[in-house]
Formats: sequence, C-alpha cells, structure tokens
Amino acid sequence: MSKRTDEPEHAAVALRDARERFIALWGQMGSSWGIPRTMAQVHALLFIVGEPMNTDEVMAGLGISRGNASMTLRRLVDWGIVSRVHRRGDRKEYFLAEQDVWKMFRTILAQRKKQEIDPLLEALQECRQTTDSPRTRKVDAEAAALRAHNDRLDDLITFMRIADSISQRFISPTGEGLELAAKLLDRAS
Amino acid sequence: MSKRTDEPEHAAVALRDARERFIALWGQMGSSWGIPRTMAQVHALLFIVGEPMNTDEVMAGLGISRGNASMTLRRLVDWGIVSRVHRRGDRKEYFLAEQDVWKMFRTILAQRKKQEIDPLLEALQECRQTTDSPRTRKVDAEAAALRAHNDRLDDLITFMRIADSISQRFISPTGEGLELAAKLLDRAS
DNA sequence: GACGATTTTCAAGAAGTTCTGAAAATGTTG
DNA sequence: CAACATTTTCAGAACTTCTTGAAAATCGTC
Repeated sequence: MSKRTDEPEHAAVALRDARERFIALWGQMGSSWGIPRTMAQVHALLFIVGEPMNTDEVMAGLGISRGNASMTLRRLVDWGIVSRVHRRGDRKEYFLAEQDVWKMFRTILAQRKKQEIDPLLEALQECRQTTDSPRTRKVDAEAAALRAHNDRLDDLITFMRIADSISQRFISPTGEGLELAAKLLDRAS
Repeated sequence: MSKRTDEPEHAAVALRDARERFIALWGQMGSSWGIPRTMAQVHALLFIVGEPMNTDEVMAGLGISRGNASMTLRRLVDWGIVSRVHRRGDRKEYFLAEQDVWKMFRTILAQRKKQEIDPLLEALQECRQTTDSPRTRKVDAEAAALRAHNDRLDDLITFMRIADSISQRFISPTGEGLELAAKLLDRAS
C-alpha cells in the first residue's frame, strides 16, 4: 500500500480500536455499578458512534442476539438516554444516544433515584415507624436498646433525605445542577 | 401471659422485626448497586445492632456459612466501614460497624472512587490519546469522524473530572463535605 | 386484509456470581 | 510444643442473572 493511503487507514483503525476500548471500559464500569454489562456496552456503542444505528448494526457491532439487542435498546429508551429515530424510506428503527454528557448523567441519576432511592427511603421510614412506640414507661435495658435502634435509623434516614435533596438539585431539568457544580469547583480551587 | 409482660415482649418482637426488615432493605439496595447482597446484609446487621458481634453471631443472625461470613466481614473491614474489636477474656474476634452515618458514606464513596472511578478515568484518558493524531492534513469525512469522536470523549472526560473533584470534597476527611452539603441545602430552601 | 418486514416476547440454556463446608492455616494457652 | 480454639481458604455446588433464538405480535404497504 502506498504512503498516501497509509495514514487514513491508520486513522480508521485507530478509531475502531478506540471505540472498542471505550465500549469495553464502559461495560465494565456499568457492571460494577449494577448495570448489565451488555446494556452499558450498547449505550457506549451508540454514544461513541454518535449517529443513529439500527438493531442489526448494534447486533453486529457487539455480537449479541436480536432478542438481547431489542430488550436492551428498549431499556435504554425507557431510561431516556437513547431515543428512537426514524429515517425516511427505511422501515427499520434507528437508535441515537443522548450526546449531551451532562444531560445524560442527570437522566441516569434521576432514573436510579426514582427506581431505587425513593422506594428505599419510603420503606426505611415505614420501617422506622414500626418501632415508634407511643410512650415508653420503663427505663429498662430493652427500652434503651429500642431508643438506640431508633436513633440509628433516624440518622440514616436524615442522611439519605439530605442526599436526596442534593441530588434533586442536580437532576432538576433547569440545568441548575450544572451551574451548581461549576460554582462548587470554583470555590474548590 | 400477663399484661405486665405483654408490652415489653411486644417491644422486643418489634425490634427483631424492624431489624430484619432493615437488613432485607439494605441487602436489596446493595445488590442493586453492585454490592453482594450478603455483604450489604452483614453490614446492615452490624449497623443496626450497633454493638460488636462475633462471626458465629453473624452466621446465626443471617443464616450464612462460616466461610461466607469470614470473607464478607473481611471485605467490610477492608472497606473501612467495619472494625475489628477484641474483648478481654474472649478469644473470638468481634466486629463493629461504623456508627457515624456521614463517615460511613464518605468511606464507601472514597472506596468506590478509588477502586472504580479513578482507574476508569485513567483508562479513558489513555483511550483518548489513542486517537490524538499529531496533525490532521486532510479535511475529509474520516478526519471529521475522528474529530467528532474525540470531542465526545473529551466531553465525557471533562464531566467525569468535574464529578471527581466534587466527590473529592465530600470525601475529604476534614468533614468539609458535611458542611458543604448543609450549605447547599440551605440555599435550596 | 393479506403479505412481507421488523420488533417483541419468553422459555430454556449459558454464563457468571455467590455460598458452602470441610480442610488447612493461624493463633493461643497451659 | 501439644492441644485446642478460631479464622481463612477454595473447589465445587447452588443460585441468580443474562442471553439466545424461534415463535408470536406488530406494523406498514399494496
């Protein structure tokens, strides 16, 4: 091959390589945070390619089955970090990943908060009420244990409520979270 | 049973119940965030009981094997949210969970940052350099794709670096994270 | 409204992980 | 240093989660 074609080819190879590397990294990270590896990989692929892909392209790109691709793409759409796109003259559905990284993380955070934190917080509060005896008469060891138990739960619930409020600000669709972060960083310097 | 003993018994039952409920909740949450269910449960048990327990007590309390208890307790100690405690006149080792909820979360965050975020960030940067061609001569489609790819990676890396800096502040052992959160909340009202 | 194209579903199987239990290692006491 | 107590390790079992692939459903077109 001539020198003229060598460099572009090198660039194309590098791009393919970099994509694969990124997909692997993102998949690993996902799975260490409780997100199915394949789901993270599909997202990574769509994100790094940056343009709409159809199911068959995703299947081929990652070597996964149609069923898996379908399920995973749907989950990503449900989460809101991938959207369905239609192309004129093509019946196939195309999928495009959110390209705004801030928006993407806000969406993910919102989703996990809604699905995991909020129900947990509610359940914790319910659990706490279980031991909310109207009035303790005896000051015996048992009562003390109960009080200590309640204090621990209260601490935990308080913490989680605060964390919840903070995350709420980051999530807010006004994009305030972004500015907030920037401000924090400024003060940090 | 007489009325006099009825209420204390009720309290004891409620406590046992609440503990179990809490342990189940915490275990669930853990597993949805990529922490082995049993590990989260052992932590929950130690946290909610609030005093040192030995391996046999943990085994009995959760119905798990000695091997599992041993491994899991060690991981919790390594993470730094459970500490080993020794009791005079007792050969057994006892384990006590960190009771300060803020400290606990700071420790967990620090651990996960160190183990997962930091390596990822480093790998991402390395991945980014892969496609850092010295100078592009041609303004063809391929070069444009490369540039777009690099922009996407740069956005992502920038975001993660900012998130990293913020989390660093929360983690900082000076406890500043706590105050910071409080301030944020004040402004949020 | 029948046909071909595409997507979705889901039961069965594969893959991955967590757990067990008994053996080995370690530690302690007299 | 023998005897016993306690902890750790790890190969295989048990369990959970993820993936496949083919059948069913859906969709758009003629």
